[in-house]
Amino acid sequence: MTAKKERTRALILETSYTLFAQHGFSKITMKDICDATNLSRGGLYSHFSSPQEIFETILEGLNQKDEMNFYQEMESGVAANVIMDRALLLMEREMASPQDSLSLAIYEYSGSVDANLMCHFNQSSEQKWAALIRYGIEGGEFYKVDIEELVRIILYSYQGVRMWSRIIPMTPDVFRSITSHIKKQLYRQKV
Amino acid sequence: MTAKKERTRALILETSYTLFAQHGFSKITMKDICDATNLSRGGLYSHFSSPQEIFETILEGLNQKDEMNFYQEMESGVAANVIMDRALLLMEREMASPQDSLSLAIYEYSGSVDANLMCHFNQSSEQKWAALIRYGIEGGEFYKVDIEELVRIILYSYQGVRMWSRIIPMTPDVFRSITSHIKKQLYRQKV
DNA sequence: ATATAAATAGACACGGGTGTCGATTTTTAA
DNA sequence: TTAAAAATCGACACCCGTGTCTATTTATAT
Repeated sequence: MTAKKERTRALILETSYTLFAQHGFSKITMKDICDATNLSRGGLYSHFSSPQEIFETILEGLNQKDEMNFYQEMESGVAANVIMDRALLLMEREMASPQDSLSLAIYEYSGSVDANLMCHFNQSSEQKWAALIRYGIEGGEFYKVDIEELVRIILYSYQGVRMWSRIIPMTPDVFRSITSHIKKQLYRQKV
Repeated sequence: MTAKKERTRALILETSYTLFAQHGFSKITMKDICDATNLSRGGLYSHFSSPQEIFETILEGLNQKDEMNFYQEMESGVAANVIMDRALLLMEREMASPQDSLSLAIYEYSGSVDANLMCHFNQSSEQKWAALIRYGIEGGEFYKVDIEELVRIILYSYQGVRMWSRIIPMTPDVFRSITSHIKKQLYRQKV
């Protein structure tokens, strides 16, 4: 409500994001968040009443802003392979630092998660990539691939790598070989 | 040591496997395992002293037995696409029931997991699939694909799907589209 | 400046998991 | 069968996170 409350709320969300990204969902307690934010129990509880509530708020926030906005670039007439290159690079970056992403926390949370929220998240992501590929095909830049199939290969193979790269050390060439495969499927001219 | 102890130990491991597969790693307590096995605290603690120890023992056990033995079939001269078909089908089955696999638990456990154990697990899996693809190429059944690249696509895209299918409901056609993509990459004759 | 409301601190009792240890039961072997 | 050893039981004290509640501090508005 007030300015101060707003700032504290933002602090809690930011701090919790880091905690969830680093340690996953289950391990994080209200006490951890108290300690990390330097708030007392009372201070924290007046904003949120459980790690679950905090986590859901974070997820909703993520759902709002969309860091990779293909649509805008497509409308501006940017070449499909330029957009794709950039998007794949972003994916690689993300994979290289899995401890900054919520994927573990989301996965852990899956037991109690609101499936609708996740469904929507997933669908809008699939649609975005499908639109990009369709754009590339229509522009004659990409091969006429099975769009749905390739979207899934893209999303899930990166997802799988992101997961494993948290468990075992991975060299960038693993990420690159995924990217390379995708590009081979799409790009008519050699890369 | 004795027969009874051996049996109890096996019971603990089996029961815990189910618990970990269903609920992940972090949530499971020694008390849960006591309840599920109908052992008292003393009984359980005389075998294992933490969920972590139990989980590691389970992982080691999994590392021993290899349910998909390609090598044997390859030596028997079975056609590569027959082996591949069967293997992909197994993957699809596995994905359809993610609550039976330890993937969530392993992922959660990743903070404290023994990276060497996981590395070995992963490498032997990659090697196995690479050997199969090489076998198919040498036999003239498969296209001359980039083996390492395709192995990663196979392993990680299935992994990613397995993960998401725990979070959101997935129809079998998602699994099939992955399989379909792989077969297209490999099989010279239409499927 | 001061009254009012908002935000925070920190103590409290509670619940639940932990690890231990002596008593008890079951297994093993002579 | 019976004594020794092995395995299990279950109570106990302990620790830690929870959620609440009141006193106190800080912000807001007149």
